[in-house]
Amino acid sequence: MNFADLGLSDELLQAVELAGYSEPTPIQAQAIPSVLMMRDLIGIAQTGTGKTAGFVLPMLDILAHGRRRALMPRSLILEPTRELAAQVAENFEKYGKNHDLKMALLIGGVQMGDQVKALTEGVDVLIATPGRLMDLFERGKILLTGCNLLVIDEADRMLDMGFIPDIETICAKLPANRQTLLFSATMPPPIKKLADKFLSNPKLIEVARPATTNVNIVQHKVNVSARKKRDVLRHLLQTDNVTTAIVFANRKTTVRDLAKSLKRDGFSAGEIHGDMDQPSRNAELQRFKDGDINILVASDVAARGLDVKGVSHVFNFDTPWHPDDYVHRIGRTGRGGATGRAFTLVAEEDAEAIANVEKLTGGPIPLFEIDGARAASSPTAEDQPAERGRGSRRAPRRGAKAAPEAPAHSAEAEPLPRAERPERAERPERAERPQRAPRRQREDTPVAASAPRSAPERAAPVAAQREAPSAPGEWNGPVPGFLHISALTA
DNA sequence: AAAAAAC
Repeated sequence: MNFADLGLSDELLQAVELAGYSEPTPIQAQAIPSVLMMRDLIGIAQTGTGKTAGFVLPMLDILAHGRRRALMPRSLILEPTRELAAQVAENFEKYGKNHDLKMALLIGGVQMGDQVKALTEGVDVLIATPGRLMDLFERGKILLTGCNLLVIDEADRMLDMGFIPDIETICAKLPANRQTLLFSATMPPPIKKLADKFLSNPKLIEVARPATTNVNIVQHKVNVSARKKRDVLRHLLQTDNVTTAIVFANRKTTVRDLAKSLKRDGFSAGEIHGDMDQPSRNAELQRFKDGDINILVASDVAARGLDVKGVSHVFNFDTPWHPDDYVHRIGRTGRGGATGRAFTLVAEEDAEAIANVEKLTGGPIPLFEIDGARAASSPTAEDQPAERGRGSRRAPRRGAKAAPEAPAHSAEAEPLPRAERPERAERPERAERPQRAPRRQREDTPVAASAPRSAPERAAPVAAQREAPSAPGEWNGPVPGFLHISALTA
């Protein structure tokens, strides 16, 4: 199966090929022909399955016919967060380079001037967050009567964020005779109701069961006292072959403090949360995407849908209160068929949350034991990682040097109960693993044909990156990575 | 308990 079999135009196929993709993902293969046939669609899909290109590509060909009119956008895509909206806009630009289509991105936090100007001149595609769209609508800057293609993306997130009344209001302003596509990772009753009300005879596509996690993500939890979380995080960042990581925390204040602390310790870290102004949010995200920083500390603004290539690790500094968010957070890694690793730091205060997560994901998350982390109730100065104070704080050691092998914790010694045993016996020793130059795999929505582009040299700590498969679904088996169990007490 | 989204 390739893109040419799906009924897309030649100019679109050319743009797709130019972007480096040859083979559609399952959701693209199923969605694109139906969308081209103007059918309504419900797509139940995890992020990272290529769902964005699943609607962007056919939309471009549909919109290629017909012409735009002032104030009357021809299509509308609703996104829950500004970052997601911007990301979809990037997709339109990338794949629409051979089309003469105009797009407007309507999000808050930025000046209205350019948005109003674009609307006045006429656009084919409107990509919007609900707040700014409603605002501009009430100011009389938009007429939705000519908008006969609607995409509601991340519907379950819209629900969580209380956007459903806005969505209903917006839907009511669109012509009844339109095509509607709805995407959601889960189908809670209110979303089902919304679909029943606003879609007609939709084709249902489901590529991943809701509330299950990607098999390409190896998950662990680490028991730790609240005051040792930073030490354990630093330790894992230095010892688990981390190339690019997102660290999630539950509170914006935690995000801020943690990012500051990591930077002070010489990590190449940035932050993103909703208290930052939009230009700063954009800048931090761009630095992360460009590889100028390799650790992004984030609130749940970045939990869903955010598509950054080659994220090797997700760390939950706190366990999310809402178990669904766990699935979304760890879904930032293991994307497009690559393998990823997710660690959740569990303190007493996280106990209830992690129980809920495990109930949702259907079983206990394997415990990853770090000596010293559990004994943290009596922390002393010796509990610090050995290299602290010895080396430069500005340039932490690479993982390979972070901590010595602890013989007492070799795979053979003190076997743990089966359920709690980290999978490490089959992992090769670190010394045997080649140090590879850091790089970032391009794995955007469609499938990367080959040839990952190189990213700029990353700041420390950067260790070898795991090999990612060249095509989606082509999983290379268990993560060929390496779990370095060593003592925090050196 | 938090976060997100309009001004």
